Amino acid sequence: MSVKHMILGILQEAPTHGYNIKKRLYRNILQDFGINDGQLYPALNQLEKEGFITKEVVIQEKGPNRHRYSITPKGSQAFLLWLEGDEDENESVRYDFFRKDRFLLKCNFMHYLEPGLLERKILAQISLGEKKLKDFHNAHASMTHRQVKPHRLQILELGIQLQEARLKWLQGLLEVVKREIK
Amino acid sequence: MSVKHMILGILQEAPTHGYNIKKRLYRNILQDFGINDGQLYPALNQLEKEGFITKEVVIQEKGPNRHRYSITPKGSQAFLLWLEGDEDENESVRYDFFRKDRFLLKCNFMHYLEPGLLERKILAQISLGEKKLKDFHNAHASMTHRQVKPHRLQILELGIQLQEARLKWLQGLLEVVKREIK
DNA sequence: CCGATCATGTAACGGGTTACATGATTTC
DNA sequence: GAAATCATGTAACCCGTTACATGATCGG
Repeated sequence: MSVKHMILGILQEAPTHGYNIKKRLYRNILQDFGINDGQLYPALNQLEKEGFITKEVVIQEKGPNRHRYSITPKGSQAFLLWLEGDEDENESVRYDFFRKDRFLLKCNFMHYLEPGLLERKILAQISLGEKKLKDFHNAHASMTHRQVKPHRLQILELGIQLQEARLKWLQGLLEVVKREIK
Repeated sequence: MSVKHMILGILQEAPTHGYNIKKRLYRNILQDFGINDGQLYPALNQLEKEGFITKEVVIQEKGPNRHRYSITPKGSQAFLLWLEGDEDENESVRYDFFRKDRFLLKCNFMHYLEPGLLERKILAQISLGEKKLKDFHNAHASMTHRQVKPHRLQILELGIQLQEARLKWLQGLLEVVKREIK
């Protein structure tokens, strides 16, 4: 499971509580990185049960209690073993770029769409893509400013490049469709 | 569910049986596009139950029976409604490029890896990526040869461009890591 | 005769999402 | 007084994967 490893990785850096994992640590990469409650809290409880992390309840005068989790040596070891191992590194070979992109799946059948509608759909995709790209650039600026580890920046840069490639492709597609309309 | 719509889209073009959907129609895009049995056959049965497709058992003298499915007007309508609608087109906004790429997830923690090991990992990713790119090019050639609809080719071209962008990024990462080793 | 291919299916599992539930505090 | 934020959690569902099961035919 990737979520568990991500949690261990975060706790490897410093102990913290669930809500913080969710909101603080990743909010600047994307507004919400998106570890959802339904997974986060059960995962924390299970990691504790398995002895990978320990819980300490922090009572606050203001607001609800926090459950502060710390990684154990056992958890740390498991995390490093996962990181060093091959797990999850070659499985993306056959499962593809376009199964993950629902719009692309639809594109397989674009010849059934009336050209005007198709054009509008592509334009909508372009504007979504541009919005996302802007988000990425904002995140990049903010991370640069906060002096985040350079390799985290680098990951974001790949995101930007992939997004740019997709946008360029959409623009090309738009041209083709426009030519068909005329 | 995307698989159901893909099946409807395929049957919209011509009636066929399950095994053919699995092997023929997509084998050239990737060796296996990867609709798996556990999903394909139940989906076909359910689509039939819902009245979107009809089954006709074709008895073969040689080999097992085939279940030949055809799309019904109701199914056709549902397919076109899905295609024309907004469903599945804006959901990729927040769920991200790097949650889908397990290697990138690991990269978040690359500073915990000994540089030599990291270098080997990146090299492995590059060689996997190059292999995949070659597959794509082969598929492209074969599709050109078979005169597949040009927009299907275009989808594959995006795949190639995304793969190239990822490879270029990996190469850049490799350079950074190499510099650190020296 | 062995393994691959054709052809259809079921069962169990795993991982992720949504929605729901609670309750306090802060902000408008 | 309402809405947002902090903080934790559960239950139900959906989608997808793997593994298993069956049995026939064809090529080496």
